[in-house]
Order: sequence, then structure tokens, then C-alpha cells
Amino acid sequence: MTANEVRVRFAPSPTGFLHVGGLRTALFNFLFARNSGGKFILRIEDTDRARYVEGAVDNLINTLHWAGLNYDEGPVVGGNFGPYVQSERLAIYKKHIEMLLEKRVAYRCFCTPERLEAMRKEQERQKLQPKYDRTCLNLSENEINDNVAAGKAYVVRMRVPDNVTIKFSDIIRGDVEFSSERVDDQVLLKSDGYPTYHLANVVDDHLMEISHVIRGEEWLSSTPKHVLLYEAFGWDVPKFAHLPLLLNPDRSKLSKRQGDVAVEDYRDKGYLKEALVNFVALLGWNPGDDREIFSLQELENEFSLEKVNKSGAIFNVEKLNWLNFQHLRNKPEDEVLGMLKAHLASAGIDAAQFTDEYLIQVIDAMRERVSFVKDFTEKSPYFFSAPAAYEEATVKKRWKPQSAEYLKKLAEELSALENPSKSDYEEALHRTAAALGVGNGQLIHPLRLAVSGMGEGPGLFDIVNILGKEETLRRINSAIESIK
RNA sequence: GGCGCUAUCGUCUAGUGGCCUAGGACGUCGCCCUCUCAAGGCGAAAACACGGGUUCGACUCCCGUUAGCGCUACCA
Repeated sequence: MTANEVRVRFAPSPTGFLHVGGLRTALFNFLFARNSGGKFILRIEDTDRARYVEGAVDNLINTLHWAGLNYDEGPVVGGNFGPYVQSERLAIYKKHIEMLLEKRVAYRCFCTPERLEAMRKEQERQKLQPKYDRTCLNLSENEINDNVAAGKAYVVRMRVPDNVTIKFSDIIRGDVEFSSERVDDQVLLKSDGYPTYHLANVVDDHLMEISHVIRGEEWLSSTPKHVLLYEAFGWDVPKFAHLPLLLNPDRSKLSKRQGDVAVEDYRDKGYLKEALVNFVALLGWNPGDDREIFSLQELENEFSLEKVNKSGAIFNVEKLNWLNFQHLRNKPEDEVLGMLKAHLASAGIDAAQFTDEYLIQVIDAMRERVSFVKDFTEKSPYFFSAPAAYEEATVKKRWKPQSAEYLKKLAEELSALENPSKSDYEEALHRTAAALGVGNGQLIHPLRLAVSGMGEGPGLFDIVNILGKEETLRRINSAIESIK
């Protein structure tokens, strides 16, 4: 391994979409690389032909880019250690399997899946640990050659040493040890010529000079197999860091059917990449102080594996929502404007009918009331079209028998205004109320209902000012006619 | 079942033997502000799983129990 250069990889298998747990694993790798001036590598682990999903690799790459986790080496961008897709590295694995066979630390196994299945069932029945019984370890050289010559299908298994203790140190969990007695003679090369995860992973991590293996805790139990393999090859063992798992609300491993797990599900629901990244970073890591809001850049500066904790974390959507609110609020106006226009288009609203100036006023008015861009149309549809209906509960609460009459009077006052400002509207309303001899509320609430169709939202005079005099008058008249 | 990992408010977490009357954040509740809803401010309820040690002193160290999770495939 060269010098002390940090090289880490995210190694997903393309079985569908990027899982939020995968996003966090990728993020931690990315942050660690950036923080230590190292390289972040993407490697595709597509050694299971049965699980291959068309388009999954592109999807994975797109999603990673969406999140801002650009890799230094990997598919498409290339690098000096390619190819970065395991199905394109079959010859490499074959060569390394030959090495292991030669050293007699691996052996061919001709047992059929049916026999193995029966064996496991029997072991289970006897309450024994399911483990390959090494039938094929005892085959003679001649028997093996005959079988191969006869074209019998075989796998290659690792010959796990008897009765040794396998120790390794994990950056997050400290020293861990396993007895080799508990380690199965793992299949390394499948009968279809593809390597299993264990072989491909170790060979590639070595060849790609990976310095730190940062992955989910579900891999902790198979790490002894990997350590054994490194030793069998005579290679240095990389440093390991096994991340705590992301959990469902019931504390099981985060999975589909208990909510959304695909990053794109969240993207499509309107979550900002900044919020999702911030949220997922805080699941299992924190800087040790009270800060909650982080940009990717800040995370890069602050991240360290030493501060990653050991226990699983529940994916709690409410905090994510809050973070989305925070990040949306912190976004520059023109960026929100762009997102709002895109949202209007996808909501079937012609954005061209509104000037940028108008939309920016809407954004200013709604900023503190929206967590998602879609909230602009859901919480304040009245900025985009006149109310088609009036909230029943609000009518009941705010519309009095005299309201129509009051609003008529207010309309007269308003129409006399010339090029009114926000405070002009306010003063006009106060004048009208005084003339009528009623409190301002007698006009404010019905007016809000008239212009917005609902009972809540930004300050009334902000709404009226944004809508403009003509539109406000039109809406007052409609309300007088429609609300009984 | 076996092996491994883990264990602080409902949730995310701070805490590395005395600073802890256990801090922050989300959420919840109350008050203030107020034309409504938010935002904001103030405040409240809310946790060291249990039992043994070690120590002058344990949330912090050790052991055990319990619980949860992970792994236990020719899947990753």
C-alpha cells in the first residue's frame, strides 16, 4: 500500500435504488476522504447476476451526484485502478483464485446445492451451527481432476484454518475477535464463474489500495473471513470502521414497507439534498457541540470517524422536516425562485403569468411558513389563483351578517386609493373601521377570507399588497356575492 | 439456537471518574408577541435498562443479567 494516502470506497450493489442507509455510508466515506485529503471511490459490486437490475447503476450515480457526493474514481470518470465495475474484473478474480488454490488455502467443492441444502437442514435439526462439512476438502487430486474433466460444476471455497482466533481492530468498535471455529468455509468463487462478495471485495480493496473500509455494521460478522483472506494472500489488512445501522421506528434494520427508503423517494417528495445530507450525517455522528445545521462543506471540515457512535439510529422524519424548513429558509432568494417556477410548471400552473418580482414577494411572505417548495401552492394557493371556495370553518367563525356590508364600504375606500402601498391599505382599513364604528378585526378577518379563501397565512396587508388593488377589489366583490 | 455488536428523555444526541440538580435539538404542552397561521422569545413535562463490583466518588471503568439489533446463502 502506498504511503499514507487515504483511499476509501462506496461499494453498492446495483439492485435497484440508492437506499438512505447507503447514502449515509457513501456520505461518511466521502466526508472522511475530503476531511483527510484522500480519494473517494465508487465501485459497483454487481457479482450477483440474479439480482441485476437494468439501469440501477445509472440511477445510483445520478442520485449520488444529486446529493453532491462526487467521486474521484469510478465508473464513467475512470481512474488508475479500474475497471470499477466488478463484472468487468472477472479475469482478475480468476487469477487470484488460482493463487489461493495453489497455496492450498482454497479448494474446489463439487457438492450440489441440493446436498448443501439437505446438510443444512440436518444441522439445523440437530441444533448445530450450519457449516459446510468439508466433504470436498478430502477429495484426492485425481478425483478433482476427473470431476473437472467431466465438466462437473464446482465452487471454490476458502479453507478456514482450525482453531485460531481472528482479531482485528475497528475504528468505531475497538478490538473485536472471533474464533475460526465459527467461520464457515466460505464460497469465494461461484459455479457461474463470478466471485462472491467476500473474494471480490478483498481483492479489489487491495488492488485499489483502499486504506479504510467504511461500511455498515451488517458486515462486521463477515470481517473475519476478509481478514483471513488478506492473510492468505499475504496482504496488509486495511483499517475497518463499521457504521451503526439505520433503523425503522420499531428498531429493526431500516427497510421498505415501513416507509420510504429510496433517496429518490425523498427527493421526489420535495426534500432538499442539503436537508437530507445534513439529517443523515447527524444519524450516528455529531461534532460534539450543539450545532444542528450543517452544509456539506461544513461537514467535510468537521467530520471524523472517532466521533461516530456505536448504536443504531432511528430514521425520524420529523427532524428531517425541520431541517428541510431550515435549509429552505437559508436558501438565496433567486434559488428559491427557480425552484418555485419549476414547481408551478409541474403543478400545471403557468408560471409565465407571474413576474419574478411578484413571485419574490410571495416567497418573502411565505418563507417562514413553508417547509417544502410545494407548500407555496398548498398553503397559499390564493397567490396563484382567486379562491374558488371559502373554508367552511373560517366562514362560520369570521363571516358575520354585517360583513358583506362592511366590505362594500371598504371596497369603496380602497378604490379611491391611487397606487397604494402596504401602509395605504392598512390606513384605509383603519379609516373604514372608524367610520363604521367597529373594531379593525371586523374588517380584517372577512377581508382575509375574501382574498384568500382561508383563515391563515401571512399578514393580511402583505397579501393585499402582493395581490394589488384591482385583484383585491375583484375578490372582495366575489366574496360578497358568494358567501351567504 | 450459535456468534457478534449495542444499551442516556418518545426520537437524534452531549457526556470519556468529581464541572451532572444529567446539557442541546426534533416533537409535545403552556405563556408572550399578534389581524390569522407561522416564525421568534420564555418556560414545562421527559432519560443514565437492571444487578453486582472497582473507587473517597460512578452516566462514565469491570463482570453478569436482560433487551434490541446484525450475521449465520453459490445475496450483497
